[in-house]
Amino acid sequence: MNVYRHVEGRIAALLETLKAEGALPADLALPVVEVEAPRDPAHGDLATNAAMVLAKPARMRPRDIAELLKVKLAADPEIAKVEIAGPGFLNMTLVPQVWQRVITAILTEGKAFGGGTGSGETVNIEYVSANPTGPMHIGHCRGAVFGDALGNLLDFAGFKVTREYYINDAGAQVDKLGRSAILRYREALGETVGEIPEGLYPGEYLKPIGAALVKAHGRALLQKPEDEQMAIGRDAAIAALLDEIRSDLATLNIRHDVFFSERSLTTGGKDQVRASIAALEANGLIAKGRLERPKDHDDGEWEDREQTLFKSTAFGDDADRALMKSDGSYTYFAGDVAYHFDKIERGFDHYINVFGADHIGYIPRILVAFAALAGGTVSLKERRTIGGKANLDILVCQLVKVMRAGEIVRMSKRAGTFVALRDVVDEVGRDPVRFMMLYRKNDAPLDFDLAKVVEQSKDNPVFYVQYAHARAFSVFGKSLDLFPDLTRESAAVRNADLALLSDPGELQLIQQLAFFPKLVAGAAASREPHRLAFYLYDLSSNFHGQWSRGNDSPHLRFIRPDNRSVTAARLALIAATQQVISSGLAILGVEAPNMMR
RNA sequence: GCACCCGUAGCUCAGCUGGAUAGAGCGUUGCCCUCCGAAGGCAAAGGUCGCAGGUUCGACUCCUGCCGGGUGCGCCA
Repeated sequence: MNVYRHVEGRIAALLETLKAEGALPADLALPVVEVEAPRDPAHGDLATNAAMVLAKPARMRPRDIAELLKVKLAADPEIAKVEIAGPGFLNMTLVPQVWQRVITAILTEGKAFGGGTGSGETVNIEYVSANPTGPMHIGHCRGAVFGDALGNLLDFAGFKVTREYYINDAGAQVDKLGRSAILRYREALGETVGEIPEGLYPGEYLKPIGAALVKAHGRALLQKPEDEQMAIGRDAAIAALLDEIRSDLATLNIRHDVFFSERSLTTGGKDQVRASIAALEANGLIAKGRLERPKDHDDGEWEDREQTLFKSTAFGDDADRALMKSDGSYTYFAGDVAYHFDKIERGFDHYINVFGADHIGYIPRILVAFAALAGGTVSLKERRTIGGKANLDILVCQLVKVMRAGEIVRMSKRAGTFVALRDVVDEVGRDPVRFMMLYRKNDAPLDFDLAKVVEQSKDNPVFYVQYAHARAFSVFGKSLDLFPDLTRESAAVRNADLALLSDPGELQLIQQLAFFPKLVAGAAASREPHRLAFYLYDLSSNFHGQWSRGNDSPHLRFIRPDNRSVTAARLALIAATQQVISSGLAILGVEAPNMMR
């Protein structure tokens, strides 16, 4: 039940009628007509810009088209009033029954209300993908929550969602991790290792891994060649750290369907890197060439030589990108190209990558590689590929500035002062972390104040929304004293006479509930879960407001001891409100409690 | 140097893909509990939407150029 789509459909049908009758040009291509709730309630329930957007293609004056449409709309039994306003808006007031049907729909459809019909299109969303070289810290948190909520949102909107985590378990960094683990292993055997050398991982979290290696192998590893030691240490460390990352994510209720190993690209008898390079070569996108020395490149590793390049400039990238290092091994980028090649082979309709702001410079080459492999074009501006077998969107989460009571918490990996994700969740709780991470546009920077998010009222929208849900629940508890049969699921509530909901505050609440499906569709299409968080805040505000009007004016109270039928109707409204809050919070991954602690 | 993001009320930010008189929270000022949960509500004050052009019926929104702030740049991962 989507009132907006319903009315849009009516208007589209009426425009076809007008074409058939010759009032509009028969060959007129109908543009997208919007129906929306006007800001000013005096402008009716809904407004459409149909006459204005049609004016140009029809080569008619907006007011003339509006006049034609007004006559047709006025004849619609569901529309009580139509007015032409401003440059050509059509302001409509619907008969109350249309709005009342929304309540019925919410109570009937339950948690399915507002969801997509299910086109069955598949979407692969990759997020977190933190290197398995240490525990999760707060910097990973935003992308993790955002990706998870976006997955929920797309799922709710009707997509078939696969959530994926790319494990960087190949390359020099994890080799260093392996060497670091072996140091801890020797330490656990009683050696004095002293200061951890520059370039290795000094974190305490590798000590248990060293100890576990002792338990598994005793002193036997010391007899093996260094490379073999390193490999064993590396594999043990990756496995242990990945477990830790999974459990860190679990504290935030975040899960992935697929953990994709970088190393698996080139093991098990296949070489996706070679295959992807071959695919690019077939399109003439591989060349030998030299790269300019980058600005500010100060270390001594630079070597000017001819090498294998991906011609990403052909799609608008700043420079061509190297695929092989001077030692003959693949670059990180080559692996990532292969990973996307593999993804495309798995055949999804849409792909989404969630990136941290520290990787924005990497975005163009990924888009370009994807477009080259999927056969599309690139819009660097929109950070997406267009056309081809499938399209990729890259979404960016800006940095989180961690604060405590207004003071910036400085983080440094070297000094070991980074804030562990698990500590934050332990300190402030899962719900506030999730909600606050989503209570901001993803590509705007976010201040996260550890002191403020635990406050139970001020500056803390999550409690405000949860309180609305709990309050709705408590009304039902109270009403049972007076009307024991008016339970949430009862037919008496479900079939209440909704015509009794006539107070302006109640009607506003209903109209806002009716907006939920449109909001979900818009948020999903634009990949913006934060819209949901703001909507829920707004809805809660309306609900709290209606409650308080009952404090001042007893006849507006939800429970009317003297009037059973009005009480039943209002309970239906409350049940619907509670349902939408609950559905919305579920998408955000935040609990909808029946009682505040 | 180049790319991207941000610039909206004193502060922190929304603004539903171009709609009508630009909104909310905090802060400030003044109100509302013998009453369904005051963890709440109502009201007032507060604006050259960074600046200048352009596109059109119409711009906070799209385009161009400036000015400020942030992030990034590799044969690293």
